[in-house]
Amino acid sequence: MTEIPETYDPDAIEPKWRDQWAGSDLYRYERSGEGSEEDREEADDIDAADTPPESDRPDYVIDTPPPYPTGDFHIGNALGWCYMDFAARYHRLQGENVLFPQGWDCHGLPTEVKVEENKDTHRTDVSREQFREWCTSHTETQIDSMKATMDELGLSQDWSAEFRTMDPEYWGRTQRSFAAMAEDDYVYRDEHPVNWCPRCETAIADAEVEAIDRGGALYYVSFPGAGEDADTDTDAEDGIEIATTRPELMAACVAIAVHPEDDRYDGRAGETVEVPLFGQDVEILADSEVDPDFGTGAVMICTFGDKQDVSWWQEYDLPLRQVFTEDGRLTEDVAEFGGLEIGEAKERIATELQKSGHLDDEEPVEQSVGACWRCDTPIEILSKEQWFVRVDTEEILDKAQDVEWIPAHAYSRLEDWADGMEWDWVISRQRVFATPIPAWFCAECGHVHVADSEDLPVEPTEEDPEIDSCPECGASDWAGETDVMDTWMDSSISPLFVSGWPEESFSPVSLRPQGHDIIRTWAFYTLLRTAALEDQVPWEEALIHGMVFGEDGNKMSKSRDNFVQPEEVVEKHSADAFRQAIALGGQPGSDIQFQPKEVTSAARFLTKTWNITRFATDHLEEDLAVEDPAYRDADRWILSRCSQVASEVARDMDDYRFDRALRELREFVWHDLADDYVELIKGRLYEGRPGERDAARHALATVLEASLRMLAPFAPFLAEEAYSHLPGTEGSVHATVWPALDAHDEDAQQRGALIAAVASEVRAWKSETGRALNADLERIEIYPEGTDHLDTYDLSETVGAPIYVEAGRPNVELVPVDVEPDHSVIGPEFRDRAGAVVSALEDSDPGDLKRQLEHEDEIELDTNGEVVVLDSEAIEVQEEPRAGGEEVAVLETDSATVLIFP
RNA sequence: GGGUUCGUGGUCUAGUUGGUUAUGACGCGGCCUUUACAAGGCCGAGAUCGGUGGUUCAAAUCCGCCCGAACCCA
Repeated sequence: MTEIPETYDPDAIEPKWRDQWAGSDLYRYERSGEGSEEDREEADDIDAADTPPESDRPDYVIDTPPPYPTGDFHIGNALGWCYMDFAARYHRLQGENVLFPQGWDCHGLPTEVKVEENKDTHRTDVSREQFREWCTSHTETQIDSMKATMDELGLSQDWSAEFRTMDPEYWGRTQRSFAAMAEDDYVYRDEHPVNWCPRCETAIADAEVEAIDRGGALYYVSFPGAGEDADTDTDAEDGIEIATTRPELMAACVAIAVHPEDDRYDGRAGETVEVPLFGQDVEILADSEVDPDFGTGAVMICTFGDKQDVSWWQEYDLPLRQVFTEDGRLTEDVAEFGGLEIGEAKERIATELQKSGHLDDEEPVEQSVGACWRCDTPIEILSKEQWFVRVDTEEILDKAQDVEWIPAHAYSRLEDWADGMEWDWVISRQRVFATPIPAWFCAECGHVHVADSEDLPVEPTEEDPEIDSCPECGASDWAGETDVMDTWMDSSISPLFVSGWPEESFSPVSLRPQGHDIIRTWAFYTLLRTAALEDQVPWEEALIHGMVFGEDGNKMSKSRDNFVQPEEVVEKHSADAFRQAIALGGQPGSDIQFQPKEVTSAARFLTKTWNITRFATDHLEEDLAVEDPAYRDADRWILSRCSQVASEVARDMDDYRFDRALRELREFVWHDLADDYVELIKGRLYEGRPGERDAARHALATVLEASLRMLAPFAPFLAEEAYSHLPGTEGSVHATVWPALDAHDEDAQQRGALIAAVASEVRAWKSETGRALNADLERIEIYPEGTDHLDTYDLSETVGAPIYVEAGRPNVELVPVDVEPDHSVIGPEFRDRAGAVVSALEDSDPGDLKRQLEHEDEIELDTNGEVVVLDSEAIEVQEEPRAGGEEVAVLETDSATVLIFP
């Protein structure tokens, strides 16, 4: 026991423990074969009797999301990481071997763009090696900044298990997974239309395309009949008017489509019209996918305006006319307009159409277009030779059904997304800072060689393949693949990587925590990859958390001024308070609104717990080993309650109901322990006989210590500090085990609850009647229900009065004033007559009902002329005391009547 | 337009096998220095449980429709 400061000062205490923990291996996962570094402490009587030996501890492995190193660990991240930390700390207390790693999803475009900005260069201006070096060092800076925030929050990752996808140890595994999937024909190379970002100049996957709304123009354009002279307009029937938002694609027009039941175009299918300005002849098709209500009901099919075009192109075997370059311009093949950027081309072509008399009308229109999720540039669809991963929706959903989704409806999100998958996953990117695709092309015959697993990691732009000559043509001149992999190829093997794949055999990890916004990406891809590589589910449970909104209920944004950074809150209050606010914000799965007032109330709770600890340590001595303590009812009550709370909270923690767990814990500590128990034992602690005092000390120490252990996952700093001040404790609270008190005593719990309730009622009564709370009273009589022996020693000390427990009825006049029907008894018995019975009860004289009950133990009641018989359980007669000659106050608790003689 | 979730005092939130007076927090008002704590204790006001129709003896809870919000998708 050390000198304990009067106030709880998180500004001093939290940094102290941060430093201490950082130098310890408290959070170290024990890899198989490793010996135990530190024996987990076992306190005498509140722990489970036998904790399993280290080697038998079950694994609890968290597949921590590797965040993108933006440098900013925001409050949304904090939500997810607090949940993980609650779970990690709780499972450690349950004696499990917890792996809480931390990864970083380093590769990707934003870093490339940032580096280009900072270095005022373009990635093609320097060597790949140089550019990657810059990206790596930039990423390291960003990671450091995010780690600082994680540290502030008191997160308990095992930093010896940190991984970065940009390290060869990681991306080598990404390459191995690629090679393995290529072998099993999950990976293939083909020419296929892909989403293309003209700004980033790379292919992107469907999952990376997001819809943005924007205003545009709808152009009505007349296509003359084929062979006709456009200027003469002699035979109007043979032309057709289409509506399009994208005249710049007219050079890529390969057909016109109308709805088969559209009367305006009856019999037109099969006719040929000519594309204005560009001159190619295209056929009119009838297809029911056309929306007859949009524009003129006739649309042009281009290669490619959108996905619909792609499916028509495939279905009708249309020719391919690509008109866009990779950097978003019209190709030089396009007469007159070649080289124009897309926006310019749209305007120029519209102008020319007007000049030539083909543009009939132009009107504004709201449209939703696909855009690159990283830079918001509208995407184009280009047909490119790329690497793809085959998407087997059925296999993925089949596996997903074996995962326990929390909440369960998270699965529907995944299912909805998977059902809408049309294209395979394009995994090649035309970038630099990413995992290289381990493949080479034979310069002679074009044969593609994928590296063997044992030759990885490899950078094919710098090294030749291990095989000398091409197996197809025998040449030995190789060109390394310059394309790199989608970063989801890295992150979607995270559960495999943390499990030591491929050296270690894989079995599903315990938990995948993530936000619901990336179900379609990270969760989906991870399921796909683990199924393809190991034919297993990646994780047993997926905890899908919501988003964090600002105080005003809107998404946090700087412009709305509802933006809060975790560090600000930690600085102003404390990490422990922040963590509690996160836990109490709502149940995991729901979006939560960040509430400063929850932080306030959490900070108060820290103070309260601190003060309880201070009080306790004042009364505790180093040696608390008491043989068979002489417990009183109050002690047995709090011990029993504590053991009940420990199992209820454990159940909530097992279910990831952090909100409910913390709420119950707080209630217990504040009300049962502080308000009631501590008040009850003060008499014994200050003036009790040694045996009685020791029993109280022992119970107090036991319950407080158990409470701190249970609070440790939520408020690790306070719990550690308070625990360190308790006598008889050694080491960290975080190295202890979950309390197992085995003190359940239903009978004592009922008597104790009654004592506490009486003390509380008397306290309230003193306050109400303007008495000092320590004022002595002449005497108190208790008329309990259901029990006749009560241990009133503590109660008497607390309320300042001699207590008399009486049997029977109080010697005051009790006047029946009201009758309470019990609907759960009357309802099922009388069904549709229940209403009549209840209103007859309400019309009756309560005194009359009471007399009947006393004499007959049942009631005869006249309901609209029909007499019914009510059993005594069906009603409760409310009585109010009418004081006789003596001045007396009468209080009612749930299970006793209390008379106070002041 | 489709999918999912949600709507409870001023604000946030608990509460679904349907059953007495709907939980707690923050804020607000009043009272009280009591040998841990005024960063506390006690008391109080404040909710037709989004609206509406239905099922039922009985609905915050189950069902239908409507209104509103959020996320994901088209």
